[in-house]
Order: sequence, then structure tokens, then C-alpha cells
Amino acid sequence: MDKLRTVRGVNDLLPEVLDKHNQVIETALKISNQYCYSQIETPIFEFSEIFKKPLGISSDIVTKENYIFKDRSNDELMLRPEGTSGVVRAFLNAGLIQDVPKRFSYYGPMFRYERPQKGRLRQFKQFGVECIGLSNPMADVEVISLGKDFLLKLGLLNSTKLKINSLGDSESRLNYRKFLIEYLNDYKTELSNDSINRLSQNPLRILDSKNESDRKIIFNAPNILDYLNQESKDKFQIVTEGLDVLGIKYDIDKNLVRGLDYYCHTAFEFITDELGAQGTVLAGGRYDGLSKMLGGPDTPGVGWAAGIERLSLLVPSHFNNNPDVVLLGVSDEFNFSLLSFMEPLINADLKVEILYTGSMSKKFKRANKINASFAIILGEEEVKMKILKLKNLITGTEEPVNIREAVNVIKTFLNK
RNA sequence: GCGGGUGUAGCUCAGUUGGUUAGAGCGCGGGUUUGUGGUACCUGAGGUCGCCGGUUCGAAGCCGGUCACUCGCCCCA
Repeated sequence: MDKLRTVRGVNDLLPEVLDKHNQVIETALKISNQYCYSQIETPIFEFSEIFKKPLGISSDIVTKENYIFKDRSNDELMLRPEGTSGVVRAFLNAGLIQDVPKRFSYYGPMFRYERPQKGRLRQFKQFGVECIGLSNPMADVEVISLGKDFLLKLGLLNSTKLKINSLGDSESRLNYRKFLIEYLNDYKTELSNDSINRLSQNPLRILDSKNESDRKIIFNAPNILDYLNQESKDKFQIVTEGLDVLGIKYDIDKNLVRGLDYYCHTAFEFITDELGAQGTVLAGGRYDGLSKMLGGPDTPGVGWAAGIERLSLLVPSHFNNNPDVVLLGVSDEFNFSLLSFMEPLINADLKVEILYTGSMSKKFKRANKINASFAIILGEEEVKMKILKLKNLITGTEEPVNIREAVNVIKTFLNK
């Protein structure tokens, strides 16, 4: 039995769970489509450079959470840990820069070698949207609005909170970084070990440390929003103004930062407190530098990604694959005939299951268990009289019918 | 990668200070005069007590290791 297990952090998706995933994805696709974001699909693995360059060599995703391997022609490949890099790569590769703005949506599996927890897997699915080619902060507002509508459609807007911040442009960020390091250096002895390491690698990330003594120090740290240059300030102003006009509630969180190098200006996340430590359910921001990092022309972009598993955990299940009608014969000899009734029934858009084995009693028990609404019964009597017997399993009534009448009765009763 | 908790039938769990053939409920199979279900009753199958090793006359229960799940850290969707 043990040999049958899946790889750690990689799960089977049984029908009930997969159904919820699909619900979430369908909702996302529908709303994105209405915002005129077109679905795109990129490969599950790419040359590792595609992810390494933009994510930054110091990010954990690249250094310790990657699935990197060499193929038979000795190319270094990487299972994608996120979707944005691939989408931007595809955008550049197809020469779509001639046709901006471009709006894309995507979903699919991502891979990160992390310690599994609830809502965190090594193979997991993300749905995301990218708006490429607009540096206008209206695009940021649009994308957040799309995320909000998505959560609204899932019925999760009330159980999530939107946090936003601005990381500014690279000039502002570098400037802020200088002052932040200066401030933190005064407290170097009190910082956690993790944060001391980050001080040289990626000091902004210290801002979202959960360590208690770190938090006390961060409380009085310089605020990035005070260090934005005028252009960055104006952009952020438009974003918050836009959200206000749209009535989208948000909290500005000056400590909201991004682990990935390519982010700038707007950063945001929708979080819930119903998933423990994995509260981030939809997160994104602006990534104007990404295209250039990949070796393309400077092309702005903004987008977000949402975790399908995490959202699915919050959404109620409506799984139901119950047949509208079951077909059963008095004995095995009627099974071929039963199959021949499939066609008219499925053409009428009904869900049909045939019960092949067991006694009559067994078949009805089975019909009951799978919650069938009707049973069509075929036996010697029916064949002799050239009819079918239709039993309504909800009311218990039976009537002789032909197949066309059966369809009508079933559809009328089920309101289909 | 680091720290805490957990691991007994398909599921939810009992299993007293280590002592003979490991239990319950639900679920599953068969049956209650064979062309009719949801109730009830009868009956059956299913566990090397996560795995490996150790202590012991004897381990599901103690010890060590390992794997998996889970919570937190890291990181992030």
C-alpha cells in the first residue's frame, strides 16, 4: 500500500475536490473573459533562465524551492514556479509588443519544493491575469477590480481583506533602501537571524517579518511611502483614488512587500484569516522591469495570481453527479437493449447510468444510493407489450411509456 | 531547511498502569420465499495498530530512527 502513495506535497484530486477547483477556475475564466482578458497557456517547464533572471537569484523560489533538471540535450530546464514570467516570455516571443495593451488570463499547475502545509503544496494550481503594455496606473485599478469581482462571484469578498502598498520605481526604492538599512543597522543586534541575512540580500523583506522583536523594530522604521519620488507618489495616488471611486475597500500596509525582484509600484494582496498561515489568496502587483530582465524591450505590466487550492478550501462544495435516470433490466439479457436507450436520453440532455448487475432489489438500492430521480425498467412484460416502465423514484409512482414519453415526463418533472 | 503535534479497519474514533484470537459506529458485501429502493432485522468481508529496529517472557501502548499528515517558522498563491 505504501508504494502506492504520491510524492510528498503532490496530491491526487478526487472528483469532489476537483469539482471545486473547476468551479473556481470557471468563475475566474468567466469574469476575466468579461473584462476581455484572453486565455493563454504556456509550457509547464521552460529554460531555467526564464524564471531565474526575473525572480532574482536571491529569492528562495530560485535558490531552494526549484525543480530544475537537465534534459537529454543537456538543457537546464525548470518546472515553472509561477505564471507571470512564462506569459511575458510568450508575449515577447510572439512579437505581441506591436499590439499593446494585451490582456491575458491563465491557469495551471505550478511547482515549488516547499514544506507542504494546508493550502500549500509542491504541485499547486494558480489562476492569474496579466495586463501588459500599460504603464498607466488605471491598469492597476482595473486588475484589482477584476480580482475583487472574482472573489465577489465566489462569495469570498466578505471573508477577505485587500491590502495595498507601493514599492515605487527603482529610483525611489533604492533611495528608501538606503535609509531603511541605515535604520535597521542601529538595531542589528536585536534582529532575528533571518532578518540579519536579509539585511544585505533583500532588506525590504524584513518589513514583513513575523518575528516579534523584528516587528517592534519595524514599527518605527521609515515608511516607504514617504520616500517615493513625485511620479511614484502620483501613480499610487491614482490607484487609491480609483479604488475609492469604485468603492473597493482596502488598507494601506506600508510593510507589504514582495519577494520577487520584478515588482515595482503597486503591490496588493487579498488575505483571509481562515487558512492559518497561508492567508494570501490572491496577490499581485506591477512588474514594469520584467520584460527587460527577460531580454525584451521595456514593457510595463501588472497582474495577479490566485491559489486555486486555497480558494477551493473556502468555497462550499456543490458536487453532484447524480443521474436523472437509471436504466435497469429484470435480467442480464436486457442489458444490450438498455444501452440502446442511451442515445435518445443523452440527446435530451439527461444524465443516465445503467445498472447492469445484481437482483432487482440490488439495482433499486443502488439507484437510491446514487440519488437517481427516475428508473426505466425493462423486462419480459415490457418487451411483450412494446413499452417501458418508468418509475419516479421520488414519488414512487410507475407508468407505462415509450421512450419519447419517458423523456417528456422526466424533463417536465425535473424542470429541465 | 528548522521547531511542536499526530499516525489503530474505507471514514470517525475506543483501546484503562505493556499480558492470551485488537473493538465500536458509519460505510461496504450477502440475505430476510427471487420483477421494485429509501426503514428494520440477520449475516459477512476488511487491520502484519504508518514503517524499521530496540527494551521485555510478552509491545498498538515504552525507547530510538524513519516516513507521512498537521500547526508554526522560512517562503509564498
